[in-house]
Amino acid sequence: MMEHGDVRLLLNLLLQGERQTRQLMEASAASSPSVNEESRARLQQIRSSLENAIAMAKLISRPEGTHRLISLPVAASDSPPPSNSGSPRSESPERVVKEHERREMCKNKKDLPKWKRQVRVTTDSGGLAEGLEDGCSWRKYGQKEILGAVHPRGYYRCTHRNTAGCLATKQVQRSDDDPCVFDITYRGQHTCLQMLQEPPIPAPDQLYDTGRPRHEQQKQTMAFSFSFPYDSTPITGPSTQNLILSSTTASENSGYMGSFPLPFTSPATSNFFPSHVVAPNASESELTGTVSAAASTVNSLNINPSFTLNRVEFDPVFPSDPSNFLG
DNA sequence: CTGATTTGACCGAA
DNA sequence: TTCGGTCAAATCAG
Repeated sequence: MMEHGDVRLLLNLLLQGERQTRQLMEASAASSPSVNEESRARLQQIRSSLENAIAMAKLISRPEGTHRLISLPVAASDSPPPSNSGSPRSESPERVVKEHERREMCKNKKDLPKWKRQVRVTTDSGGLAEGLEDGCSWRKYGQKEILGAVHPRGYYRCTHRNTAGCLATKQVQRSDDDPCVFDITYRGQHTCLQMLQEPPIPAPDQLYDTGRPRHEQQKQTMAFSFSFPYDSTPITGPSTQNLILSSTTASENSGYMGSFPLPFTSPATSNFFPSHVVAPNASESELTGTVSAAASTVNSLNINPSFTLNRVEFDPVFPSDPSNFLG
């Protein structure tokens, strides 16, 4: 693992690159209107990638709590939880272990950093969804009606949770007051960064285990698809390939890069905004679709330019606000 | 067929 | 007991 000082150095370099890219963009926009859209888009891609790298570097550079890959306790043979008080779920040993893990998770959850963000969706202007993507892929695992809230709350966790033990989660809820505004609560830092450095190569017999229940198989294959594709099957689409692209091969896949400029973006990447936008007075079913689609929509350069996504507030509940690392 | 989403049930905290 | 958060089987979608 890198030293803290190394990461800061890396961060400085990234910031420098981002600044230069921005200047180049400004210069090209001001001096030569003839600069074609493609070139501008490329610049935007580079800048987006740099911004994400910066965000990642900031996360890594945190002095505490981000380097460790949180691993949940597994099937300790000598630690059977006390017999459950009649829960119909807790019969099998597997179930017992799951319950144990869940309790541990509840304990850990309180220690996780938490911060909020408000995002506004407007239907005017043609800006890019720049800066809104968090660069990680999310998977929806629940939705809940919240007392006193008009709109349901969506629950998302990092796609790499099972493969990298990444405990990052987020909650997305549409604001009661302004239907254009979404409240997003992040919890936990991403620890899945490690996947880029040490792609876990699963043993062949781990790739597909037909003896397991379907949902268990899914977890196994996900580990495969988001780490290192052994076969040529495009299991998760371009993003999977993108994830493993080295910097030298990225340019050869500009088609993919154009659509998926973020190394961590996956089909489940949540940018909160579908390529179509829901009108402020959209029905509840549309809202559900919105939040859901938002979790599935790959963003940024392919987003419908008729929508501008503005971050209207960043309200750090937790001091380690990832966007404010290192000032 | 595989991965993602939906949704009712379950659990712990308040 | 209520409510928020999570699980996981069923279902959907590509």
